[in-house]
Amino acid sequence: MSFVARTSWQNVRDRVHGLILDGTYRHGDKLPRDEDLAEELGCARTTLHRAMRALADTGIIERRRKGGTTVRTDPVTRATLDIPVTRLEVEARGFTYGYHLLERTEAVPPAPIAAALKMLKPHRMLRVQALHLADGRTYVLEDRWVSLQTVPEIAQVDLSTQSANEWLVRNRPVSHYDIRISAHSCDVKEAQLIGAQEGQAVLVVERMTWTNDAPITHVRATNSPGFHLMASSRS
Amino acid sequence: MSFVARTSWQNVRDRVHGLILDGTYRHGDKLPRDEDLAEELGCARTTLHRAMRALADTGIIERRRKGGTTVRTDPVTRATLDIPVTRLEVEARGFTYGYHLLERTEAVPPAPIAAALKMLKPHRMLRVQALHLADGRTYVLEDRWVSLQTVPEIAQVDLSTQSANEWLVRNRPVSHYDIRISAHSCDVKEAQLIGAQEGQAVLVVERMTWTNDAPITHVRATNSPGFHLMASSRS
DNA sequence: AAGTGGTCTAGACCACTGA
DNA sequence: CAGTGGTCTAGACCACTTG
Repeated sequence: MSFVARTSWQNVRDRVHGLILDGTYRHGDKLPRDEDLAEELGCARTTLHRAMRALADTGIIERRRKGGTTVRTDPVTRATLDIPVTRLEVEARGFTYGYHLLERTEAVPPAPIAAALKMLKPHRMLRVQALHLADGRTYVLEDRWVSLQTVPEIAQVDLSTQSANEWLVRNRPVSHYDIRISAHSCDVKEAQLIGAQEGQAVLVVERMTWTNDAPITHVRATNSPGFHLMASSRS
Repeated sequence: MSFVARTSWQNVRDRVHGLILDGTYRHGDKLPRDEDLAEELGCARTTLHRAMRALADTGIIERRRKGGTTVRTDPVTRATLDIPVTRLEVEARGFTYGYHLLERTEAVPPAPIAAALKMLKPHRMLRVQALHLADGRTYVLEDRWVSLQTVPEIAQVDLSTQSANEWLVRNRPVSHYDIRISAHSCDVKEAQLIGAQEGQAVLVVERMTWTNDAPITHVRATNSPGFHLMASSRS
C-alpha cells in the first residue's frame, strides 16, 4: 500500500508531461533549465535528460542548446508505424498464410520505379508479382522489383514457394528505407486478383529499401479492400 | 585529414549496424553481451547501451535481459509518421492557406465514432465540418467531433474563422492518440467538396485524441485525390 | 562569450528471465 | 538463482546557438 514513487525516467517523464497537461506550462512556454528542473524533481540531471528526450521524441517539447526547452506551439502528430512481414501479419490475425507466384521476369524498370529508388542509371532488375493469401483468399497483391546488381543471388532463388520478401529479409539487411502510402482505384486486373470491384478504393503501400545507398528493392503492395493501417502515439 | 573516429553513441550505433550489414552477425545471431562489446569497441557500457537502444528502437535488434541481444529474424518495417497541423502543411508547400466552415451542429455521435473514442456512454458532442484550402482549392475535407464534456469551452469558440484544430492544439494538450489510415471511394457530396470524381479513391486519415482517457476529439480527414503520406526509417 | 542542452564515463544496483 | 540488459548517479567536458 506504499506509493513509493521511485525516481525513474518514466516517472519523471510523466510528471513533466503532467505539468504540461494541467496547464502549469502552456504552449510556447519555456521550461526551467535541466539542472533546476532536475533538482526540483529530485533526480539526477542525466535522468531528467532521458525523460526530456522522450518527450522531445514524441513532439511534445522542443529542445535547443542555449535556447532552452519549450512546449511546442505547433505540435506534429508523430506516430510510429509498424509494418510486419506479410506472412506474420496474416498469421497474427489467425489465418493460414499462403503464397502464390504470379509472374517472374527480368527487365529495366520504368522511370517512376527507378526514380523512387534514386537509381542514376537504371539497370536490369528482377520483377516478381505475387499474391499473399489468408485462408486461401487474397490478402495482398505484391509487385516487386529487385536490383540484380545489388542482389545478384536472387536470380538463383526459387521464388515459387518462398516469397522474395522472406528471402531478402534474411539475406540482405537494409540500412534505410522510404515508405509511401496512397489510395488507388483498382483497374480490372487488380480488382480480379485481390477480389475487389473495378474502381474500388484500396490502400497502396510502396516501400523502397537500400543498403548503403545501393538500391535493393521496390515493392508496391496493393491491399485488399477494407484494409487499413493503425498507428498511435509512442507510449 | 585525421579520421578521429571519436567514440560517440551514433558512431558506436553505426559500427554495430555495420557488423550486421556486412554479415558478421546474421539474422537470428546473438551479439556479445554489452560489457564485452563495449570493451571491444572501446567505449563505456552506458554508451554502448545508448547505441543498442537506438538499434532496438528501429527494430533491427531485439534485447532481452538474461537472453542477450539478437539480430531480429522477423524485422518489422518501423517508420515514423509526422502529421503536421494542416495549415502548416499547406504553407510548407508554398500555398496560401484558407479555411472554410461548412457546418456546425451538436449531437450524440454515431456508434462508430463513439467506439473509436472508447466512450462507454456516448454524450453530446460538437460536430464541425470544414474545408482546408490551398490557394483557394480544397486541400482537405475535415469532419470533426469534439467532446463537449471534456472540452465544454469549445461551444463558445468562433469556429468560422479559426479551425477547431488550431484552437484545440493550443488549449487542450493531448496525452495520447490513435491514427487510422484507409482508402475510400468518395460519394457524390465528398467528390464535389474536394474536387474529385465520384467514386475516385482518396486517402482518409482518422485521428482520435485523449487527455488522460477523457476523449477530446475524433477527426476524419478526407484528402484530395493524389495526396499521399511519406515516412522513412529513423535516422 | 556565455548559457543551455548533449554526451561520456565509471561504478553501483535493480529487474527481468532463461537455464 | 545467476546472468544479462536497464537504470541511476555524479561529475566532467563538449557543442551548439543565441544574446
